[in-house]
Amino acid sequence: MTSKIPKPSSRSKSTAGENKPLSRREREIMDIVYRHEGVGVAEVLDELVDPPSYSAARALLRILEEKGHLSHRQEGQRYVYQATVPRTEARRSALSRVVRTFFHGSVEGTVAALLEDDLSHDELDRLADLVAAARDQEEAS
Amino acid sequence: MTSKIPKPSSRSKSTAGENKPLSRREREIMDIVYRHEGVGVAEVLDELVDPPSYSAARALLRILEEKGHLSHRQEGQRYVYQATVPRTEARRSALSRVVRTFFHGSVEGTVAALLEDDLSHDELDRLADLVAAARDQEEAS
DNA sequence: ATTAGCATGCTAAGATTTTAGCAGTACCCG
DNA sequence: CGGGTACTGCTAAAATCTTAGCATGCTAAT
Repeated sequence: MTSKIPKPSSRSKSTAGENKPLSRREREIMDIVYRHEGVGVAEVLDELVDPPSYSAARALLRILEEKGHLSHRQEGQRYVYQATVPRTEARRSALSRVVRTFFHGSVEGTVAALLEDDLSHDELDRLADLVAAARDQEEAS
Repeated sequence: MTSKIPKPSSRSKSTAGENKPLSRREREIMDIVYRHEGVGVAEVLDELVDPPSYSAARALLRILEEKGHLSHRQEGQRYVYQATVPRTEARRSALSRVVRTFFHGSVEGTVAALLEDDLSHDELDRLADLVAAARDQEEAS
């Protein structure tokens, strides 16, 4: 048996979108990044639950960048990090996960759950419009 | 400076709902558990991406139970695990997280994103009904 | 009754993740 | 000018998370 099992190394390099499961802290940070548009170390530290040291937070950000999930630009003196996967795409993916996991893939059920919140009259009106618009679009196709 | 900072220990014990951040694998498993209603080791192993050994999967389940996220009942010969936090509650919490993280807390925006999927005419009809019903309810209050 | 199949308990090592600390550089204020 | 403050780079140790392996018990089929 000369087979040597190549050992895929599983660490190709920074393509972000790939199948890189994030660790606990990493996910916490990505959430914060998506909540704001771009963040500095301070913001992250501020919003992290049970925040670690400044150094630790910075290390995580650096790692996330190495993995390709974040990119930074130097703004004045400090680094401002931003997600590489556009918000819109991340959204879709996150929503789809919830729909699949908790609602058996039913968009209808998901919306129903969303409607359990107390919404203002205006909001409900706009929602009605949205649905109507979607219906027209479907009709057209 | 005699202040002694009690150090909350942050590790009370198995109350599940508490602030226990799950690890990567733990979350993957919880997702599977919520997707099905109750699961055995086999199902988990089946759906886990890049599945580990049988033993590993079992170990994770046991840990999740110790932490209070799962409970098991013996069904015939095998264990069937189930989430301790009811589906409905977990849903709400997951949805709320997405809404907050990706939609600045706007339910409206979230629904809009959901409507980007291709929905059948019937589904859209039912959605319209749901919104109408919610509107009536709001009116009544 | 004996064997094969499957499921669980438990323990310990292997990998990753998470954190802190030290060092160096630019900037602002008195 | 200093002196203090705010950042980043890098490294190594601590803490967690993951995984595998071995022992044991129950069930059903031969």
